[in-house]
Amino acid sequence: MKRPTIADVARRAGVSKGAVSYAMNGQPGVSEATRQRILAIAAEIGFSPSSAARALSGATAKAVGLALCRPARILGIEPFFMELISGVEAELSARSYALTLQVVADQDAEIAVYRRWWAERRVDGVFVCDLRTDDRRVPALEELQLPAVVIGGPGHTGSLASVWSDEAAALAETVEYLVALGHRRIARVGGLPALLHTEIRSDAFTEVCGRLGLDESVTVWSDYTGEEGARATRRLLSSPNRPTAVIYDNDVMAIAGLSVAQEMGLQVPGDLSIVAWDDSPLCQLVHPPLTALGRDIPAYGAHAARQLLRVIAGEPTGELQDETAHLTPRGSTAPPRVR
Amino acid sequence: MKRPTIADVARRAGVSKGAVSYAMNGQPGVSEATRQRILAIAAEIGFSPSSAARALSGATAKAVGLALCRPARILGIEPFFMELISGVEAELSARSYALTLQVVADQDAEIAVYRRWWAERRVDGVFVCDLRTDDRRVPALEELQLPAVVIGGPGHTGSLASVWSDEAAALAETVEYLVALGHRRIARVGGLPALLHTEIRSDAFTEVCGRLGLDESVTVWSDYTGEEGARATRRLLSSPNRPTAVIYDNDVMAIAGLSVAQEMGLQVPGDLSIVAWDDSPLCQLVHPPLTALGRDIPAYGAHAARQLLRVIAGEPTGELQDETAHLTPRGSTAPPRVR
DNA sequence: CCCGTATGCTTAACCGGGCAAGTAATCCGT
DNA sequence: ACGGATTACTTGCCCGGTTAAGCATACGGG
Repeated sequence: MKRPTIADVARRAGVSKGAVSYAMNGQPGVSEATRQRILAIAAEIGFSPSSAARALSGATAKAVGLALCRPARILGIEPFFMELISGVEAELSARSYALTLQVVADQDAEIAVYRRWWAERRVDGVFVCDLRTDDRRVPALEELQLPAVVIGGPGHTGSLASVWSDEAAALAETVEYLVALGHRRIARVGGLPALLHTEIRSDAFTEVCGRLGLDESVTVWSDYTGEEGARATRRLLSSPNRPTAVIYDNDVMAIAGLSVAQEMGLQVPGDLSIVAWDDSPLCQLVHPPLTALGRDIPAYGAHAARQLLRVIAGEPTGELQDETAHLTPRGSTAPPRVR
Repeated sequence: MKRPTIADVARRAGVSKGAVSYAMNGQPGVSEATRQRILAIAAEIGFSPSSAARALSGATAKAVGLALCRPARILGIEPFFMELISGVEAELSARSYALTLQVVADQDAEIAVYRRWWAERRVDGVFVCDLRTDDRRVPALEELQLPAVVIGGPGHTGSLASVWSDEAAALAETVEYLVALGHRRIARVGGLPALLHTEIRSDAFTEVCGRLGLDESVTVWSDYTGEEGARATRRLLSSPNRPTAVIYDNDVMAIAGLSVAQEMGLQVPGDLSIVAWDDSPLCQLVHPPLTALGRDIPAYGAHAARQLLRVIAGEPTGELQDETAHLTPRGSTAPPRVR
């Protein structure tokens, strides 16, 4: 069966397609009676205006893009992105915007995708994830004048709008909590050092450890995978003066770390306390359940989507601060056993 | 800066836009010299043809859709979908197709989305996930004549093309392996009973248990979440004649089950063997690492994408059988300790 | 009664490409 | 030298909407 066009509706209603257009878009120019008749016919034959034709005549594409720059294995294992996407999606579909997704290999490929999407008028705006300290995507997007919202920050976003969460505060809260429990040797297994949020957390860690006089604190970097998290943990726990608490930059590494600790015969939390960043349901599946820093990721995505639609509409926007992650203490943290 | 159109390229090249169109699409009608000049100018001013305009003049939208019908929490925790998406995406972007994603609440919403996408000419085809035994989406898509590929089966796909994996064989292999280890009381924690693949696995489980004379086998149903997996496990392990081995329909439930077993003081694998379906990296993070049924999910997605592009191209297609999941024995399975 | 204006619709141009048909110039064989 | 074929373009219409401008008809006020 042929998909109906505006002309089909017009013919059956005995009016011009201009009248149908006015009726469908709630614009003045047709009488209420005619409008109802047209809408009824449109519904009857299952007509919705072609998005392509709409996009062509000056209107917007009613679609936004999201490019993800992580290998499949990591994307799958990290609940963060899927939760973010579903939050973004909820907000977008409520305003009948579509989400176009692309997985890219690196920053250059990502910039090329943005350039193509914009030139092809496929999207009205894009999200930028995994902000780096000196991110080439920011100037590229500014040059293209492609509406964009950076998911991350604060700062380093140029003139682009952004949504961010105060990771420094969350980290400080965590360290203070561990210190209050009595820990003095606290280690951190960080994520990819090139990412801005890793740097922010690292700086915050250095700052708060300095402030609290913890001179044995140490950070090792990893890549969010379980393998690397396990390796980093083995290294930390094999050192002569091993830490009594470890903060992991994601939950996958924390679970791997827990596993390593148990395999090395250490009691968690007796010999080692563990805190995970990102409180996905995974944290409650393991034994003991992990103390974690969590926040509402779907809501974060929804805020980013709302922000992007605002940018697209030309409304003034800036940096929007989202909820700060809060610590949920569970069984993986306790005062250190005296040795 | 205004985004360049074909007319801008034509003007700067001193030719008509028809000539530019021929040059850009590799069609005969322009000399090689002119083609090169036009391509150079197009590249210089950053021109790519508007997808909307292309879609309008009879061509395809160069986009396909994927609607996911699961709540955010489950989508995030299940590595399956993200891996599937990245595989789909890899194949699509290689052929410069875009992927449009939408999260929906239920089957009716999903059908409405398909209907709208198709009427709006937003997509050239769609993927159908989580096939049910009597799926209303199949007749709806057939009626719309919207190109579609069902990810799942075999059977129950009407006239739609599909990609499937032999879950019955994988399940049989697993049960036979456990029986070879000496297990006689094997339980299964299944996924949502409304899903076709759950039914297929259940039937296969009943069949193979009957064939091998395991009359104490039992299946309980769950919903893929850790909470439900834990609850199901507690129920199983509290029964007077508790099983010595449990097969879980996904890895999240298996991990939750492992945790419950340990919490109840049972040794894994000594007192209880555990097998997980879906071998994500999570399985290797826990202690002991989980024996799991795995296969290459990104490749599965890529095959589905290739199949969909074939349907869109009007080529004959049918049911494509993908790799069967294979068992990777790890530390969570062993002969049952004699009681 | 006539003119100004509001209402309700139609007409036609336009968005940015694709493509069939038309045309001018060149080539080729005889 | 001439007719036919080929090459290398141009012209113009089409896709399916939006929207400014045009045009009847009705209404209301002086």
